[in-house]
Amino acid sequence: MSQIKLVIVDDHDVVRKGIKTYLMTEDEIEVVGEASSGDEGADLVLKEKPDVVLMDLIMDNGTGIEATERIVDQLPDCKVIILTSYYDDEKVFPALEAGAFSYMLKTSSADEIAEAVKKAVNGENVIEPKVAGKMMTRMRSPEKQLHEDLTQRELEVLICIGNGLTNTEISEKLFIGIKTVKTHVSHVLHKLEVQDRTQAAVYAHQKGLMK
Amino acid sequence: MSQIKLVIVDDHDVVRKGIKTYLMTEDEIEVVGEASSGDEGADLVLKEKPDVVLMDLIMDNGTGIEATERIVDQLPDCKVIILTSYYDDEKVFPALEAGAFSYMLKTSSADEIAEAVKKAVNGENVIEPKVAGKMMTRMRSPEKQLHEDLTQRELEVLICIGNGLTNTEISEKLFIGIKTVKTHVSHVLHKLEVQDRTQAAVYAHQKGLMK
DNA sequence: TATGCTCTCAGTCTATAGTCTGAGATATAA
DNA sequence: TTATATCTCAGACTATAGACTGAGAGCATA
Repeated sequence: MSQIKLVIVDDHDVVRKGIKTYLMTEDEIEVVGEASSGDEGADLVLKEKPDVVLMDLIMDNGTGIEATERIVDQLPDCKVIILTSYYDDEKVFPALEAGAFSYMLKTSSADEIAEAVKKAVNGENVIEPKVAGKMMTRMRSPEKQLHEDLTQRELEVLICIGNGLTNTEISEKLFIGIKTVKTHVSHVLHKLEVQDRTQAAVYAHQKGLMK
Repeated sequence: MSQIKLVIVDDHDVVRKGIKTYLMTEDEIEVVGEASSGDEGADLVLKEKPDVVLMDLIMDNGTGIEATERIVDQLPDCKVIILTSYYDDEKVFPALEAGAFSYMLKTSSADEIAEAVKKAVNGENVIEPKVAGKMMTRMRSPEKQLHEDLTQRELEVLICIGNGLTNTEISEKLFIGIKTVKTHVSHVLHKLEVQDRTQAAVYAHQKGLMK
C-alpha cells in the first residue's frame, strides 16, 4: 500500500513538531502539510486531499469543529482524527457530530497516535477510553442536552441571563418589551428544568454556552 | 559552559516527545528527565536537580502550580518555565506567584522554547506577549481580586449562590436564618460590585471560584 | 480597656422576578 | 386549509430578592 498522506492542524508548534518528528520514523506515513488554525487547516486539506487529518479543537481562527465539518462535507473519504486536550461533553459530542472519525487525547503516546492514523485508513475508529466512556453513558441514557430545545430567541435570552443582565436590560438589548422578556425567561427556566435565572446562568456557564 | 540540564513535566506525550526531539539538535541542552504529572514532576526535579524545568499547568496528579511551589521552595536556583495552553488570569497569576520564572504558551515555536530555556539559565525571564499584556494591565491598575475582601462566611455564601441556591436553601444549608443570609448576600454583592445574585454567580464561575 | 472585625438576627420597605392565562401576528409544513 | 411553532405583548398576582438601619455577641489586638 502507498504512503498515508497526513495533514496536521494544531496551533501548538511543539505538538506539530513532535508528531511530525516522530512520524518521520514511520515509513507508511508522510506528513504533507501543517496548519495552525482551523480556517487555514481546512483550506490546506481541501487542496492537499490527504488520507488523514490530525485536528486540534481549540485554535485562533476557526475551531476544529468548523474545519472538520468543512472537510467531511467536501472530502467524505478523508478521515479526521481529533487530537485535543479536552474530553468534556461540550467538546466531544459536537466534534463527533461534525464527522470526526477518531477522537484522541494529547495524553496519548506518539505510538498510539501513529496507530490511530494507520487504523483510520483501514476504516477503524479509535476512541479514547475516557471519551468512549462518555459515549457509552450517553448511549445508555440518551441524556438530551436540555438547551437543544431552546428556540433561537430563548437562547439569546439565556446568554443575556448568563451575562447577568436583568429583564429590563435584556428588553433594551433585544428591543422587545419586558413582558416578552419575562415570557422567554419563563420558557427558558422550564426547558432547562431550573427554578430561577441564577440557576439558568449557572447552566449556561457550565454547558459552555457563553461567549 | 556546561550543558543545561532540563526536565520536562507535561501529561501530553506528544508535547514531551516534540520538545525532546527538537532539543536533541540543541547541543547546549540535555533532557535529563520527563514526568507526566505534577507530583511525579516535583519528585523528579528534586532528585535530578536540573537547571531548568518546562512545566505544564493542567495535569492529572498535582497541578503545575503546586509542583512549581515545591520546586521553587526546595531548589531556589532551579528555573521553572511554565509551558501551557492557557493565558487567562486564573492560571497566569497563581503560576507567577508560585515562583514561575518564565511563562510560555504552547503556540510558541520550538525555537522560542529553546531560546527561553537558554535565557533562563542566564537569568533572563521570557514572558509571552499575551501574558505580558495581562501583567501590564494588572500593574497599571493593580486590579485587586474583589473576592479577596470576602470573609470566609461570605465566600461560602457566594459559592452557594454560584450553585444556584436560593436564600432559603442557603439558610438551611448553613444552618443560619434567612435574615442572616440576606445580610451576607448584600455584603457579597457590594464587595463584588455587582447588582444581583445572578451577576455574583457569573463572577464566581468566571473567576474559577466554583468547586 | 478600647477598637475593630465577624457573624448573627430583626424590621421595614421597594424592586425585581416569576407564574399563569390569554391572545394576535407570522411563517411553515402537512 | 389546518395545524404547529415562534415571537410578540397584556394583566394580575405571588414570591423572592435586596436595601437600609440597627443591634447584640464573640474574638482578637493595640
